[in-house]
Amino acid sequence: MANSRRGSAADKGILMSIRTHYCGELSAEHVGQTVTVAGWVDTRRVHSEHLAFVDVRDHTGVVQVVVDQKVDVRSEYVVAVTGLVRARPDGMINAELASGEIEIADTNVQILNEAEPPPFPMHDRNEVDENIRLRHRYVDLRRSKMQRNLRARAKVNSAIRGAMERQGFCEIETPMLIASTPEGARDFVVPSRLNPGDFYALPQSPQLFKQLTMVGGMDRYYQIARCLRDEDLRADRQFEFMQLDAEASFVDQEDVFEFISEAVADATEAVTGERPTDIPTMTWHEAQERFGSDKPDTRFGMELNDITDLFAETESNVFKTPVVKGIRMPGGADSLGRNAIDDLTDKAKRWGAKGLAWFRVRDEGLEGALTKFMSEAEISGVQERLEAESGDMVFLIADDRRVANKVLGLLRLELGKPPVNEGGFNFLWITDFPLFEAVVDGNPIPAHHPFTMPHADDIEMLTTATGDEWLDIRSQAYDLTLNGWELGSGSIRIFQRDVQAQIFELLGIGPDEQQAKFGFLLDAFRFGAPPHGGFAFGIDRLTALLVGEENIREVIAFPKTQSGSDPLTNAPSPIDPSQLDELGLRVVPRAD
RNA sequence: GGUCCCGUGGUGAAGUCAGGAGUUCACGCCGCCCUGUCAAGGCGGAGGUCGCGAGUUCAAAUCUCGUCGGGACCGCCA
Repeated sequence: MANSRRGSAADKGILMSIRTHYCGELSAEHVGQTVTVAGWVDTRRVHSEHLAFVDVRDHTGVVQVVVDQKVDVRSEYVVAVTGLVRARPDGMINAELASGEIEIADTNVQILNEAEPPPFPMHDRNEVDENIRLRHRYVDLRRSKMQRNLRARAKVNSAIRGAMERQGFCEIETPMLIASTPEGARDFVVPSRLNPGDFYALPQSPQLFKQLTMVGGMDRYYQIARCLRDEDLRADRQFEFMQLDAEASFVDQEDVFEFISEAVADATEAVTGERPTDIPTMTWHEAQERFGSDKPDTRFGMELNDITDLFAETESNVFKTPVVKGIRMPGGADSLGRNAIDDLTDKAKRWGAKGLAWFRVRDEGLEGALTKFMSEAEISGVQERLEAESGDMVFLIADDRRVANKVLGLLRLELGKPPVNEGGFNFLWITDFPLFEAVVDGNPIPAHHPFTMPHADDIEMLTTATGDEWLDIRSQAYDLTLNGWELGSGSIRIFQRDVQAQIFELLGIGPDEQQAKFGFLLDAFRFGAPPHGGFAFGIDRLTALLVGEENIREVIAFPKTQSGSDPLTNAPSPIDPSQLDELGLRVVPRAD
């Protein structure tokens, strides 16, 4: 076989050489062996026709090749080099290089393909405009960071598969062309040729299908699933993204935590070499009170303190509010100037606060515009309760509880959030999410999908709650967070028809609407649905954090820009009028 | 739908606030020299519609307006 392959290549005038080793694996133990490596020309150090050093690079690393004849190789030429591995002469060892103790000499260099100079440097000594990187993504992928990131991603996928298989999960593929449901995010839509005027939707997630597999007796389902949502893009959001999607029958919340924790622990270990220990849990309520967020970044302190009671008798109108909370920024008194504080005040207002109370902590006590409206007891109380020391900065928000938590939570991140690659990997389960996120005209609005099981202790409240009491009803919904990022969410699902009917009624979803939106799932539930629950987490986000990237585009081979285009393929693009005809579509001219 | 930042030879930056000849730096590219470099070195050279279009001005990379592209964020993402 090898002979015939050589023969056919030679027929085309190309001398094919079969690689014997990867560049990065060669070391002192190969000295004396004749080897062939193949790859791209990295840096060259050409002295003359009589001596040149060429670094040949493949995905494993680079190796120095000594060329003692005239060979015209340039950046990114594709070469195969055969030669003798020898120890470098004394004093010529490069400790920076894995293969730095050796070099390949007495070489025969075959140019397999020439290459134009790369559109940007292959080294990573400076940032390259992302648009240019994406336009030439095939070149960008050759760079060490993208090699590392994509290979880390492959490890994550592999580790997840291993963990799920080991735990008895069955991989099931669900369709990409499905019926549109008006819930949730905006659908991507695909016109039907056989039924002109009708459309498929691309799945936002396999949610309903995975529940059907539970009714179908599959017991434990998983899928590394592509999900599509036509919403605006962000650093942590692409149109298409990958999730580990899982669902299991006859399980409770703790079971779900266990098998998902196993998957993320395996994935983390595969990439970083360190396995996270037991993942702690925190209730949604505690996360809001301590961190002002449902995805708290627990890598740093600056927690929120409730000091409402200090102002029970206050004379100051600013603090005559349902809640007063504060955070302390260590050393902030000296690092934050007046402009920075004004900037923070603007932000606090944009986030919904009426204002931002701030105090510099000095040896003499608190300094700030509001101190003249505060009593001695209030001033000293703030300092004591926030454990503020000289040199610190203290910020207070006086408002209702929701606003105070939200604004201080965002302020805390603004002032203290560490870089993405610092502080280790702090996974955290957030439990007991509220079942409803708001009350509009006296009617509760669901926080998740309508199949989320209410908390067992709160089911009675479903019949008694009024007004804002709806917001106190907890659900068996939970999130997994990592260093302040939401990785994913899940819930125990409602499987009893009476509870489901009750929820639909509360949500004001009548029988017709139920049938239109979820008909097939409700039908399925009539035929014996087991208790079940599940989870899904984003693989792009997990991988990005594990490799220390703050942008998921860095762990996606061919991502879209923020405006949803692909500089490499120029998607999206118009289609041929005949295609429109076939689909029964007509494009409405843009109104300008 | 909105707020903010960016756009200068192939790449990265400085120049823009305070208008005065396409000026500068590093890398890369091309040529010559060079037998131990490793981000090789020396000498020489080429390469530009300062994203695009209007406007202001004697004069615009620089100021104004618009527009295109990229990025961060708000809205949105059950």
